[in-house]
Amino acid sequence: MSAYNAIETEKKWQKKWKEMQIYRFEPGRQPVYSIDNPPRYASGALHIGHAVHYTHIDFAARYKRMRGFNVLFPLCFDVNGIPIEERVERKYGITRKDIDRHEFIKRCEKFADENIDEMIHQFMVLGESMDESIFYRTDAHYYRRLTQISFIRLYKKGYIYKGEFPVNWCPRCMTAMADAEIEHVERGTKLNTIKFYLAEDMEGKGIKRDERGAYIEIATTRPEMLSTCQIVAIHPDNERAPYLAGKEVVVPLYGKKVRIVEDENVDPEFGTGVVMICTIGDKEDLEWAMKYDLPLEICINEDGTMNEIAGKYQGMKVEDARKAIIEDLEKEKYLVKQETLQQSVGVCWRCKTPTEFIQAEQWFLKILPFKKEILKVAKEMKWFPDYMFKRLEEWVNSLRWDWVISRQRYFATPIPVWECKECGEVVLAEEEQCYVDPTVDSPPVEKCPKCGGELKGSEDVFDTWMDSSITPLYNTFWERDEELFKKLYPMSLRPQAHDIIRTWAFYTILRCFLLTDEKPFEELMIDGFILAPDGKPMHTSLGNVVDPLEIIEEYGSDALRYYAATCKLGEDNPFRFKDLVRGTRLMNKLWNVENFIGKVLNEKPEKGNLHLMDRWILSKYSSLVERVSAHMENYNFSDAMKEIEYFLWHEFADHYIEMVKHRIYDKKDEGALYTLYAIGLGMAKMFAPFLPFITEEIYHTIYKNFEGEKSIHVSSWPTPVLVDEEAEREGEVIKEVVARIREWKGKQGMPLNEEISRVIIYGRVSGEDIIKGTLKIKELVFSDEKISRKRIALPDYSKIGPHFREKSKGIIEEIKKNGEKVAAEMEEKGHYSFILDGDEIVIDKEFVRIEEETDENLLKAGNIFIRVEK
RNA sequence: GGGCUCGUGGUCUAGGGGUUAUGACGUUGCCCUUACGAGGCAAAGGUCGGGAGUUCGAAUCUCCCCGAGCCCA
Repeated sequence: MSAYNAIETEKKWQKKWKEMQIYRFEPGRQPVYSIDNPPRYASGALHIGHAVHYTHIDFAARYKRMRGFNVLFPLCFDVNGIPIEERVERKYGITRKDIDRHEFIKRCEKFADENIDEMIHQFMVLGESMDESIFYRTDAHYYRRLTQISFIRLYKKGYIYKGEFPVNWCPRCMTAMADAEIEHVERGTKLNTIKFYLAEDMEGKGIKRDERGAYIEIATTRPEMLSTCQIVAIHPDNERAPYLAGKEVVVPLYGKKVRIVEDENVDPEFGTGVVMICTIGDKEDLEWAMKYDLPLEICINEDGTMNEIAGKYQGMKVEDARKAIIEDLEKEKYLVKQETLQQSVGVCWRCKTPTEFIQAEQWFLKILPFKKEILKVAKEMKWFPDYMFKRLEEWVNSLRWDWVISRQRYFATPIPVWECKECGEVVLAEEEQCYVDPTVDSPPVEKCPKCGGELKGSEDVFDTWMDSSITPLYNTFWERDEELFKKLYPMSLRPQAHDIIRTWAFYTILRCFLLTDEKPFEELMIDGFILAPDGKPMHTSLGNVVDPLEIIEEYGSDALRYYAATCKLGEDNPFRFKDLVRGTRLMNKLWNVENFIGKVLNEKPEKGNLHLMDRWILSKYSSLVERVSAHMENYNFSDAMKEIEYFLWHEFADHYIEMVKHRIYDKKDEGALYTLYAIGLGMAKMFAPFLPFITEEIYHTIYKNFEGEKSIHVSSWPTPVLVDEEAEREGEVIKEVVARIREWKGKQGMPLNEEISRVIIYGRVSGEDIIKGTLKIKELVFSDEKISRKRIALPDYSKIGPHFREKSKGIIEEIKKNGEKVAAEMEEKGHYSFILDGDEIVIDKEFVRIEEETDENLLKAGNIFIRVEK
C-alpha cells in the first residue's frame, strides 16, 4: 500500500467540494448554528495566525454540521479604512489629497478586489468550509447602508452628539483616532528644566532665587506648549508646597501669570517635583483640565504646525518649534539643564508619527451611560475561555470617554448628514435614501429647515469599527428580512482573537445592544496569537514570518490543520514544525488503519456475536465519543484531538488490530469485522472536522458505498455503541498480557509471527484464544500456583494523609521500611499495628496497595506473572 | 504603572493539592512482524522560572521577585 499523498488528494477535494456545494446555508431550516465569522481585512494575503484562527472556526462549523445544524458560516471581508488607503497611497506614490476623492476610492476598491480573490483561494486551499453564497464585504453599498441606518436610529434615540472635544490626532494622516489606533513606543526625548519666576518676590525653604528674583524649576518634555500652560502643580508633601500654594508664577517668554496648586497626583519623583499643566498635552493633562475646570487651549493645528497662540512660533512644525523655543529659553537664561529621558510616546499605529491632542469637531456615540447594561449583556454570553470576560469587564469599568465615531478619511462609510452652512443645523438622511453619499447626493430637504441656509454634505466618514461592529445584524438580515432576523438573532458564536476584545467585541456588544436591547451572540470563542518558532511575535522586520502556503505545499493543509488543533484556545502558541511532522505521521497511521479495514471488508458487516475484545474496544470507543463530543461543545479542540489521536494509535491500532488479525486471517469473524467497521468509520468521522481532506478520501474509498451520504462532512457525528465496564476491565488485562509477551518477543529478536512453544500464565485471565492466536502460542497453560515470592505493601498517600494528618509522615516511613512485613500481617490479620511515638497505630488494608514480586525471571502484567518458553 | 494570560527534559507541550510529572519532536540501541520503517519495541534525558509561606503532603494554593504575550495607562 502506497503512502497517503496529501498534496494530490487535497487538490482533488478542493475542486470537488466547490462543485458539490455542501456548505450551503438554507434559510428556514432549523436548528441553526450561526457563526459571526470575522470579516478578513482585505489588505493582503493571510498569514499563519489567520490560517490557524479560521481553521479553529472551521472545526466548529464542520462539527456542528455533522451534529445536524444548519450552519451559517459566511465568507466575508472587511474592506474599509486606513490600511487600504495607505497601501494604495504607497502603491501609486500619492497621498489621498493629491487626486479626486472618488477616483481615490475607486483605486481602493480595486486594490481590495485583487486581495479578496487571492484570499478566497487561500481559504479554499485551507479547507475552510465557508459558504460562498453568503458573501459580503463591508465596503459594499448593501453593507454600508446598514451602518448608516444604524447611525440614524441611534441619532434619533439621542445617543449621538457632535462635540468640540480634544481628540487624538495624527498630524500626518490628518485624522482623529480612537485610542485603539494609537500605539505606544519607547523613545528618547529631552527633559528640559526651566525657571519659572514667581509673580511676587518671596522667600521660603527650598525656594531658589537669583538676581531676577525667586523662582521654581519645572521639568518638561514639551516646552513648545509653554503658551498654553494653565496651572502649575506641586505635591502637598513637597517642602516648598506650603510657600507656593496659591501663589502665581510667570510663564517664561509669554509673561502669562498662572497659579500654583497642590495636588497629590503630581509624581514627586518626576523632574523637580513641580509640573506645568497645559490641558491638552496628553491624556493626563486632560484629566487635570477637568478637575480644575481649565480652559481647553490648543497651540497645535491639524497639520501639526503651531497656531497663533504660540506667538512667534506660529507656523512652525512642532519639532521645529521645540528647538526654537529651547534656543530662546537658553538665550534668556531660563533653561537650567537638559537631560535625556526614555519616554513612552503615543504614535499613529499606521505611520508611527507621534500623535497630538487637538480640538476638533467630531461625532460621538455615547458609551458612558450604558456601562452597566453592557456588562450585564456581556455576562449573559458564554466566553471560551471564561477568563476573557474579565478583559472586557476591566475595559468597560475603566472607560472615561465616549466613542469618537467620525474620521476624516475617504475610503469608508460616509456619515449620512448634511449641515447648514449658516447655523450648523444637522439634517439626517432618510433611511430610505441609504446607502447615501452626502458629498454627491442631495439632502432630503433643499434648505436648512431652521434658517433656510444652504446645506453642505458631510465629508466625514465613520470609524471602521462602526461597520464591523454590526456584523451580527448584517448576518441575521436586520432591516432586510424581519422574519428571518427574528429567527436568527442573536447569533450562536462570535469567534475572534484576544487583542480586539476591547474593540470588536466591545463595540459589537454596545451597538447591537443599543439597537436591539439584546445580546448579539450566545457564545464567544477567543483565540490567542500564533508566535514565530522563536517564541516572538512574527514580524517581517524580525525575519521570522512563516507563510502558510509554503507549509501547505510541503506538508498539506491537513497537516497545518493538525497543528491548529494542537493550539489551545486563548493561549499564545509558537509555531512548531514538529507538529506538522506529527500530523503527517498521524495521517499516515490513519490511512493505513483504514486501508487495512477496507481490504478485509467485502460488505457492510452485521453486528453478530461480539467477542470480549470487541466489547472491550467498543466500550472504550464509546466513552471516547462522549469525551470528544464534550470537548467539541466547549471548543476545546486540542483535547479532542489528543483523545482521538491517542485512541486511534495506542488502543485501536497498537492493540486491537494486532489482536484481531488472526480472527480475520483465519476466518472472517463477524464480530471483528463489525467492530473494525464501526470504529473505522467513527474515527474517520471524529477526525473529519480537523482533517477534512484525508477523511473525505477515506470515506469515499471505503465507506461511501455502504453509508450513502455524498460526503463525510454532511454525515452524522458518531454516537456511543455500547457500554460494558466488565468487558473493559477484563480486556485491559488481556491487552497487558499480550503486550508483555509481544515486548518479550521483540527483546528476543524474534519476529512477532514466529511461533512460541509454551506460555504459562499464573493467574486468571480470560481471552485464551486471543492470547494464543495473536502471539502464535502452541501451548497456553494457566496455573494457580502462587509464584510470587514477595508481597510488598506500598503507602496510599491520598488515604493516609487525610486520615492520620500529622502522623502521616511516620506511618508512611514505617510502611516503606517494612513493606514486606506489613503485607504479610495484613494478609494474616487484616490489619497492621505498630508503635509510633508511644502510640499504637492500626492500619487497615485501605491505606496500602499490595505489589507482588518474584525473583524468578518472569514477565509481569499487573499482578499476573507469565513464563514464556521458546 | 494596571488588567488578563503564560513560564514544566535539548525544543514544544499535558497536568491546576496525593508524592513514581503526560506526550510529541529530536537523540541512542534493537527489530525488514503479511495495515503502516512516515512503523514497532526499548533507553537516555526534567524536580516543574527564582524565593518565602500555607499543608501530613505543592509543579498544582497564597505572597513577593524575574521573564514573555495581548490590551490599556
